[in-house]
Amino acid sequence: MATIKEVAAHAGVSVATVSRVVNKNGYVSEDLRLRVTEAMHLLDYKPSALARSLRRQESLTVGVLVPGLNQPFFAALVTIIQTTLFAAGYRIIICSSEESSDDEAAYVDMLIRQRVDGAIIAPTGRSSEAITPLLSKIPVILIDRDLPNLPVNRILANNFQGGYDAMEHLLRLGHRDIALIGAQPHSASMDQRIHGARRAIADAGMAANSLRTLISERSEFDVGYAFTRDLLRRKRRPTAVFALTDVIAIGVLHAAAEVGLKLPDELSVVGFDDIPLSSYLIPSLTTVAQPINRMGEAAADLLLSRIKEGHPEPFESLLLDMKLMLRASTVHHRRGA
Amino acid sequence: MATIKEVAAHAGVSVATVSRVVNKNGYVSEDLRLRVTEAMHLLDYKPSALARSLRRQESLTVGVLVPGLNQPFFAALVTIIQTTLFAAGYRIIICSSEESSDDEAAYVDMLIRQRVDGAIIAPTGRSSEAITPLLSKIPVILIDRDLPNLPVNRILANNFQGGYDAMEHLLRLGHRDIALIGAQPHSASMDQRIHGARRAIADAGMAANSLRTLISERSEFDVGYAFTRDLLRRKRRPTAVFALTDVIAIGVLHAAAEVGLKLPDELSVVGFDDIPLSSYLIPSLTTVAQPINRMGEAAADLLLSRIKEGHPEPFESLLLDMKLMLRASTVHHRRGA
DNA sequence: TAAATTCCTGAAAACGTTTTCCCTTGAAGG
DNA sequence: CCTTCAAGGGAAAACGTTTTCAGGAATTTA
Repeated sequence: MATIKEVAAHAGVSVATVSRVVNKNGYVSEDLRLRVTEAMHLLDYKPSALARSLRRQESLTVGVLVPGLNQPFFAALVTIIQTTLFAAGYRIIICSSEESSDDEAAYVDMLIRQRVDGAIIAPTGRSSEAITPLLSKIPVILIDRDLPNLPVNRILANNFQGGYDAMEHLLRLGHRDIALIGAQPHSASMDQRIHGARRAIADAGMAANSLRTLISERSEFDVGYAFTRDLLRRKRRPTAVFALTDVIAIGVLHAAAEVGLKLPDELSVVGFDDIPLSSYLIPSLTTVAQPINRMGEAAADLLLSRIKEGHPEPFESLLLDMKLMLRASTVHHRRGA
Repeated sequence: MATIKEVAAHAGVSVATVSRVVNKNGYVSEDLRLRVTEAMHLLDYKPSALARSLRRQESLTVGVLVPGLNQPFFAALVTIIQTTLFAAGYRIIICSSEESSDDEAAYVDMLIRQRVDGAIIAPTGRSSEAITPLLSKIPVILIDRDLPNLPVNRILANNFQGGYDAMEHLLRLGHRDIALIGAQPHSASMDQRIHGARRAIADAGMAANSLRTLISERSEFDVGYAFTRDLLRRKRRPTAVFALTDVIAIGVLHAAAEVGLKLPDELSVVGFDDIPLSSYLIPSLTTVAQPINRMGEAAADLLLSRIKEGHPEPFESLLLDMKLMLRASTVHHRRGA
């Protein structure tokens, strides 16, 4: 691969001049500029980002650390973050910890060695241990999942409000016996959703035990199905289910369909996340939409501004509203909706 | 951030010695080794991957270029690739072109400047133009989507066989009027699936026009629903649908449910991909499974071996079998299956 | 015309590593 | 006792850029 020296030699100028042409700064005569660009094309010269980063002491790279690329929510989030940052001249190194704190720590270490200029992190687990090494070195944005009491920037969605709205919706429809189903990983976000739901129950003047809370230790895929099948066998069936994620809700729908329940009349279901598929389910799923695009863009923008200013502070927190999407799993809907 | 010089000064040795300790090569006495490691811990020294890559002329980084992280298939593929390569000491830069050839070209250029040691690419579109600049410089693995007549390594799934098996399955069930539904992006893989399906028709001794082929210019999300609703209104309805992707199939299920069709008796549906959700749909979806894990691992392994050997050749192609997953959308299944 | 700017260019230092080369020391072999 | 050799360690070059510094030429200003 051609280096700046070869280009300089080929054009009969110094490397400094080539550098000036490449970066469009400093003075260089039209004559030489032409000779240099010609040589660059001829040799197919591509400046080494490595060398440039080393000298400039900035890598134009940011780390994005998520608990699982397989989760549609994070896939969407990463996509928007990547698009936004690439447009601003940054590349991203994506790390998927697969909900393992050990892997998370390993990735953090790698990002430090890689000298990334900043990081956007949706942490796994409840401890900040794995990511603290980063905090003192570069700007960090916590996204989607909070870690309390940490001096750091945050972009969060209002899970409390989302949980509240979902539950309030069910209560307004007249449901008085509701099951709440959750699974692993049981993050702070999940806690918030549950708290919101409980608050809605309390605000409606109902007893706390009118909400049955079922949290599994297993991962979300099977849980909705298993719990619901179980619930539907009892003498006292709940009339509605609030699933803490859409994937769980899909399992709920499955179990309900299996015993021939008519939705939303015999059972109403609310999910959480609004993954792309939820409007295509049968019946389409009422769910709480995360403002994914706004979260991703806000995180990217906030990180960029912190990088420009040279350091993390002042810390900023953004709490974005969730939006309840009414669909056929709780209300009768228009044809084709 | 502490540099190797500061560590050396702190330990009272030369930088060469520190380097030897870090990389565990060369001779260094137990005494000094101790002093050095102590200094490293004290200063929280993390070697700069930038400087190291520059000097070693290898970045230990590979580029992964996919047409869309949002597509569950690619999210899963990237996850396994990332895990495999990270374990081998490599980091990956992920690029999601969102099916735009221009973005793809921009990412390729970035990867070159970044001096990645290799790349794994699922190209968008039918032209190899965007990625050719890479081919002459570093080892490249084409994955999932083929570009014919290119001197390059390939890891592909047998889309022809998958299409054949899906269609053969429907024919065995007695279907004689079948619709095939496809959407954008219409890659070579899609062509292969269609060819496979047609071959199955021919092998069964049936006329080519017993298969109605509908390919939309729009993207997959709405297509299954729209086409199916249309099909079901005609006097002569197909008795089965072969959807070229699971996401399309979900739309088909939706449309069928809307008019109250009983599956699989009144309509049978086969999808393609076996995304995680397909077994949780209602009814669960018969589909052709891509060997995602094997593809990802094979791509990573092949790339690593080409990198070690210093250059792309000899080119290798691996064609992996697809597997038909029988579920409730075509056959009556066991309870809970 | 002298002085001050502005324009243009090159030499060389710097970024943080790895690695080659060379020098010392101590021990083993003759 | 001299020679070899292995172990241990430092100085300095190299990787490919950017940027500072210095200086010359051309142009403007006084």
